Amino acid sequence: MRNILFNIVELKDSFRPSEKKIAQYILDNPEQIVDMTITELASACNTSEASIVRFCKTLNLKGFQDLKVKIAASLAVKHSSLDGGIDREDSIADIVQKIVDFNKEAIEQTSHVTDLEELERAVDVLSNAKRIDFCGMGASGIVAYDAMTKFMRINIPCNYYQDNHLQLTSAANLSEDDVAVGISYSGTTSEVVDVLKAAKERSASTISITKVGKSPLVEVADINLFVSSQEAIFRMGAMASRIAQLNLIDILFVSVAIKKYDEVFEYLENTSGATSIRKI
Amino acid sequence: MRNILFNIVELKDSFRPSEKKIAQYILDNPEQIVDMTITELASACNTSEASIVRFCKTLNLKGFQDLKVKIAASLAVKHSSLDGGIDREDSIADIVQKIVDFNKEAIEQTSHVTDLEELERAVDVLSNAKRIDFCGMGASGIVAYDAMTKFMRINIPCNYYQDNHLQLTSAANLSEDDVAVGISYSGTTSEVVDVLKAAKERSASTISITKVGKSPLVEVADINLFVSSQEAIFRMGAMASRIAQLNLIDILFVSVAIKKYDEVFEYLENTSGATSIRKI
DNA sequence: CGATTTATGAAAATTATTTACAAAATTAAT
DNA sequence: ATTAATTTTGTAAATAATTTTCATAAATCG
Repeated sequence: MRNILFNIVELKDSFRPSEKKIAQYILDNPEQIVDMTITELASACNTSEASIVRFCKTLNLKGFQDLKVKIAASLAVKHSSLDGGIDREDSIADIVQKIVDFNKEAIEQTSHVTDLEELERAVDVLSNAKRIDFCGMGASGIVAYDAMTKFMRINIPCNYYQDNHLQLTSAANLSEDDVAVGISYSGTTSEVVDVLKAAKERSASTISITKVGKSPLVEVADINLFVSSQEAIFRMGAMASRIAQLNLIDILFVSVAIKKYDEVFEYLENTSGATSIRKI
Repeated sequence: MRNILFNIVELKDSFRPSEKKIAQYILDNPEQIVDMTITELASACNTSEASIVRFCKTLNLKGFQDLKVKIAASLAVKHSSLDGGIDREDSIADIVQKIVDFNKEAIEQTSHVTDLEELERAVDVLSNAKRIDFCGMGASGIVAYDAMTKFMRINIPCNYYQDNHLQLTSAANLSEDDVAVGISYSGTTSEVVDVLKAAKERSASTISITKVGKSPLVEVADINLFVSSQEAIFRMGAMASRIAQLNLIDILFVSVAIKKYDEVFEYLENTSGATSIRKI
């Protein structure tokens, strides 16, 4: 996890009031922070040292010193110019460059908002799953579908249904050895939330994949995985986030495959043969 | 500000004995320093806190905290390592970093293998299309599906069928104002080739999306778009290529949307409203 | 509206950093 | 080789910074 400033922007909405003040001050004066003491920062933010420390802990940092070090590191990295967005004056070459930068950035951000411990837990339950149900609607359905095609390859029984009734029926038949993965960029898709609730009722493990921050889906899931919530470019729905989600699926898949290396190796050989008959 | 580590190397000869020990330790373990206290560093260097402080002053730094901040900033220069591939000894953090690098690389490659003129032609025919059929099997089906969900948003009638018979039926009903987009990583998927052949028979425009190189699909399509063919990591199917393909779809979509800016603007507003009722 | 949870800051406790100073080591001069 | 001067160093005290505790205030919930 590297760019702490970006992290702060992302989490801003979920901060407590005093934390918001601190976040704002830091984002307004990042280069000053590294030269300030906790007491100076506290008074500059009209808050207390304790709140600064809590703020650091909220960010999963060891303490104020850690914050300073992370900010110093963040400031040393320069950003590609994605700010302007895409407009009608842009040439095809411009658009290619911007979309490329944008999608690369979305993937990069994933690693910054990824909680490795949470990821590890997800890999654990997925590795031990007797069956996995992937659930997502609309664009997130693509991600769920992609996940299914991948995990099928290593012989883990898994489902993805487009129809919410089928999703619910399937979830209602899960057991405690099974896993339901709910994918929703906003975290508010009621169908997905309902499926995870149904899965939970059956004592199955539940994993969410959403944008950073609180949401109904995050509330209901046992394990929460996040992708970046920056969707500034052009006026369109969750475009880059979908690539970030797929990137996360790749990570989960490879991690599970590595964990089950010996048995999986064989399956990959088999399915590689299967798709070489009908290349995709 | 100069890179402090570089600075230390330069000044090394002019240091006092105890300072040399400190300098050596810092250069040997720069990433550890930022997590150490002055006491820890002193004992690690077999010297005293006072010497550390003097060392900092020698470097014209305010003190030990300043040293940590400067080192953190120096370390924030990037290092990506894709060489080794992923193996069972890799930690979760390693896997995350490698997949992230890998997928970013796949996207970056897209822009290098993209023929802008060919892309421009593709954008032209897509912009003028009365109807678009997207066709792909397996993992490429995900890309076709994604493309459909996007182009639907700007009110271009389009189809994606999983069933090859339906794909062929749909293609058989295309006219010369329509476009068929065939997606296949290898370019050899017979179903996709057949669909484009059927489309061509009906005088529809045909676009292929494949890895670079000759293939049956490239032979049959009017316009050929390529993604990079690097698939070195881990032993698995076209994993990163799918992200590269999606990136290409993003480019096509945004380019078409920009081209039809005025009318499209309104549609995006509408569909944005539609999905805010049911957030994905 | 009361009960419970959550958020906050003052102050205490802890920990880290810096400084002062004396001892040790080194150097230079006889 | 011995001594004085100088430089370097570590200990311990002083200072400063950070973290924790805890009581209270604010917000939220039933």
